[in-house]
Amino acid sequence: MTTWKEYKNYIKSINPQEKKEIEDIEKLASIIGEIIKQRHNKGISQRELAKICGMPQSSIARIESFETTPKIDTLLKLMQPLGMTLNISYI
Amino acid sequence: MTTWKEYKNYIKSINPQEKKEIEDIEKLASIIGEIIKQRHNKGISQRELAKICGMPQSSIARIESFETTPKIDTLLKLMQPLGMTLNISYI
DNA sequence: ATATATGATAGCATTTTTGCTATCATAAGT
DNA sequence: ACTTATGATAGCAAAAATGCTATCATATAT
Repeated sequence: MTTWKEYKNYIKSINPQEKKEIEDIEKLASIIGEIIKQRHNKGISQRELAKICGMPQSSIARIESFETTPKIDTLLKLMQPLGMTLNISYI
Repeated sequence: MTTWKEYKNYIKSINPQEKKEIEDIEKLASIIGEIIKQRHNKGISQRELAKICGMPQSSIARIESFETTPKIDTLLKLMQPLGMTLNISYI
């Protein structure tokens, strides 16, 4: 039986392209995760945030549950009321 | 005659919602702008970057010319080979 | 003049996100 | 028991991004 962690490390070791894709997925997951955390910290429900952003609650639910991959403008629209934004950094 | 700058400030002053949207647009523009600048710094053509990312050159051209608003994963895929990434910051 | 590289653009099909509305299960409070 | 709030989910239409291919204008080099 191979664990997920072992599999991930295996992929990383043999496939640079897949490695980059995994990094992108992890980055996206961390961004979405921070949005969820910040929304909880502020005690805002999906419905409330949806109203503020002018978008349906279902859209937020889909994004937070990783059902869809949002466009960059949608992401910024979500982050704005939570006091968050995105910045570029160089590796 | 009203200049664009005057109009923008006017909108900002009277419409908080529009103000946020403008901030999002400016943020997106700065991100895309940095991508273009970094690509030029590295002396990489759209075709070369496209090949690295595994996407057509036309897609990159559309994004860099603000013809389309990319999904967050597409953006990260573009930034990765340029040594860039996105980070969250709090206002 | 010719060849090459580049970014912009076009047309089309496919995939995906988004908006809209409604519903469901669950939990919490009264 | 009953209401209320919440997040998840479903179905559908509309909008938008993406992939693919090809072409064009321009600039640059030979």
